[in-house]
Amino acid sequence: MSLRHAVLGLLAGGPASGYDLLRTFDVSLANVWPATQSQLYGELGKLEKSGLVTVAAEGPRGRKEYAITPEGRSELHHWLTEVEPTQVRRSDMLLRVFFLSQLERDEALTYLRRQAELAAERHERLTALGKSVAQGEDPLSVYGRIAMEWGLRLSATQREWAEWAQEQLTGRQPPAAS
Amino acid sequence: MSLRHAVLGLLAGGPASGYDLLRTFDVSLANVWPATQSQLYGELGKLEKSGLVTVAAEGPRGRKEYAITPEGRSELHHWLTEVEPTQVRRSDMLLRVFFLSQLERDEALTYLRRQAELAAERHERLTALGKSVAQGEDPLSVYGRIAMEWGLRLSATQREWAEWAQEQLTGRQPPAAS
DNA sequence: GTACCCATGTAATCAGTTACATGATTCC
DNA sequence: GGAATCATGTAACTGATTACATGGGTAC
Repeated sequence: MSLRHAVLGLLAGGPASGYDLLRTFDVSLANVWPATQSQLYGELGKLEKSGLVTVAAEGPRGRKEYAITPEGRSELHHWLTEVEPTQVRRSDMLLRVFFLSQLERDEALTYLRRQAELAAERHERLTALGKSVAQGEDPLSVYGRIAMEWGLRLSATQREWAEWAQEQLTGRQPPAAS
Repeated sequence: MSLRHAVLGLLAGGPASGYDLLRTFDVSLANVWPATQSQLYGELGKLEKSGLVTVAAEGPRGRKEYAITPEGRSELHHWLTEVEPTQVRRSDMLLRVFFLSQLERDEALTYLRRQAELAAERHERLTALGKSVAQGEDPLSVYGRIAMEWGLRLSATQREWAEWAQEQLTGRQPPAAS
């Protein structure tokens, strides 16, 4: 049930239309909580029905600008401070590791090498993204940087782990990365 | 579509009933790919229809023992070696970080402190679990240890990150952990 | 006027969760 | 005989994805 809170969180920063929100989801929330267009419009409808958001204005082309209500803010606050995050589960990357014993050792090594590679690529993409984003001192960029740092640390950890795992299988160092 | 591959992977290690598989899911795959009873029985039915598994034997109480077929093995191999793992997305823990600017600084700090704490607890649970599990040299325990190591590194990373994030907000060290 | 973007909505399908329902066997 | 465990299945619902459908406004 986090999509509704993602929407509330975005609307807490100012009113927006479904279309606006969709772009925000695609750009800034894509790696954390992706949402499709149909899902978004559906959720906005439900949020309005339950009084957590309202249609603040209507524009051209049937545009509806949504704004968060006090009830919406209160629900957001409750979710932020009192609801424990659910543990991230379901990694098909890790699921495969459980079954690597079904492969030849070389195939298993290739798999782990690929995971290190993918993690390194993700790390590079994030680094590039970080450089392109303005580094300010305002609250939003502080928290943006914190979220970004998570991605960096996560991808670094995955790479180190996958390299360590290769060593476990070979008993020696994996080929040095670039 | 990974549940089917999880089932194939387990059956690749030997025939089992839905009930057997369910226990394995609850015990060893719970943190990687949880599955419910109804989901499992449904999937086994579908796998049988598509010829990836067969009912090898029927026992008392309507027990059906499933075995993987050559086609099933081939599908498993394909999934292991040629299908790229999907990126793990959707972390409501991280989603909240994007909206911490809606909270008072103290509330945000409490949130981050709690995330460090949860990560530390998870790390301890895994360490305890690791000690209780036999440490052999057979392929299964090698890969089991590799998967376990991922969990350890992930929780350590989360803890370090959450502590670092607190420092970003305070400009000083967070209180030393136990 | 036509291509592109803005803008919203619905329908079908799939994966996953929770709850309900039933019954056989084994252990004590 | 009663409780625990083995064992399978179905139904209702929620969340998410993909595809379909439509039309207004703007830039050139």
